[in-house]
Amino acid sequence: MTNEYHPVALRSEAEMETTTTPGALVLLTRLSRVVHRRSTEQLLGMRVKQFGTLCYIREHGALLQQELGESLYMDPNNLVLLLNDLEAHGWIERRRDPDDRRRHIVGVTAAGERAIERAERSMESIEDEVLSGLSRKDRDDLRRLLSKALAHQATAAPM
Amino acid sequence: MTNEYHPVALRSEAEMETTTTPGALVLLTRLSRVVHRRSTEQLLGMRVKQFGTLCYIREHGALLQQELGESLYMDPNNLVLLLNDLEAHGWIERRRDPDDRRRHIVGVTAAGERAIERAERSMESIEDEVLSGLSRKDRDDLRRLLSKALAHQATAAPM
DNA sequence: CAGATGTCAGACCAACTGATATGC
DNA sequence: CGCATATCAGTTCGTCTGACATCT
Repeated sequence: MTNEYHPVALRSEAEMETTTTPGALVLLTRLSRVVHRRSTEQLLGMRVKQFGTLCYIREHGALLQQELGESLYMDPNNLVLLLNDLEAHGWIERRRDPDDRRRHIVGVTAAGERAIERAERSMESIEDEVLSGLSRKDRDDLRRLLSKALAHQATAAPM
Repeated sequence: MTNEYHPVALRSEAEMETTTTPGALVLLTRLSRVVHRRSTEQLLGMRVKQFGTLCYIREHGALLQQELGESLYMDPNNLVLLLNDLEAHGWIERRRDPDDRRRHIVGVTAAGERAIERAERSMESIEDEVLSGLSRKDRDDLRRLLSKALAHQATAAPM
């Protein structure tokens, strides 16, 4: 924790010419923050996290609670609370797995589908704002790249 | 909150064929979570949020605390605590703005630069893992697209 | 004085830790 | 019995709200 003083600790404007551009991950988290700020509960009708979870369940159909936690990088403890909430809203349903009655199979209900669709419309308009600097093709490329990165994550991520 | 029961509330595997792909923003937040999970304080030598903030200050040179808050979509209250912490580590420095002595000019110190560089190396290896599914060109494209989106944000975001 | 900037203390919310219940 | 799955209670962390000090 050596904080030796430096007469020109703060760099001048001129030095800024050679500005270091941040890595992709820094930009990613930065933009993600923008999204979180804009996606208010009032707009979506639910929390961003809830929306993300619902989307994932819908994407992959009914799935085990355990798989869900691993895929969304959420620890099981936390997931339970989230699912409790979603279930209380009637958006998901938990059923016992007949093959192994310790497990729960989670699926989106009809009401959940409708809630997702409503939230999706708001999400689209937020996307229009957040990605306003990107062309139609740029946005497609972005989605493709993110999707590709996430697909590899699923195989390479031991948690 | 109508949670009418539905005999086939959970969709079958067959129906999953027509899976709806999630929007770019959902993928973005999902991948962002992966990054947060992997970027432990132990690896970086600091919190992700601290790193992101330091990077931003370095990118833009010495800047006003207020500008910083707006750019990073952080509320001023929260920013103060974060900056206190960074200053306690000797990574940044706050100076009174001579033109308006209410304001603080924030800049990265020499020690801060070194801390950033150390963290950056860890960040790169995390990037290698998180973006392992992307080619060199893909990663460049991704960074370019994120950067472009953020640049427009700065102009179009009234907060 | 009013308005702007930054600071801090207390409330609030989201996430993690550990202990428990149930079924394999 | 040991292991896996899910659940909950308590703690901890990060963020937000409101009050305050300083300066223009």
